[in-house]
Amino acid sequence: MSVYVGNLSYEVTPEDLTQVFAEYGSVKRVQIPTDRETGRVRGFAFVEMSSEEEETAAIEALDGAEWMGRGLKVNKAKPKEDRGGGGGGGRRGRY
DNA sequence: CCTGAGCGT
Repeated sequence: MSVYVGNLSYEVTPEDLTQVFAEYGSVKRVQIPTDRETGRVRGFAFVEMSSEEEETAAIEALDGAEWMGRGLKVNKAKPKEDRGGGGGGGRRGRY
């Protein structure tokens, strides 16, 4: 379960996202990936909560809302591909 | 690596 958050400010921190999302549920983790080529943030983040209903509540409450002078974008994130399968404990779905 | 699309080690 993960939530996609876009159109963020480049000055935003995971702590700020946690404080905002904590208003609608228990934030389990906040992830802000950076570009592997430059290392700068792309302006989006991922938020994981304890329950999917909490994520939905946060999405309905924060999507389209103005935050830090930016139009906040919140949606259901696409299932991330398991990249940890490369070394050990990975996709043992061997043919 | 300094910017504006939107989905990640």
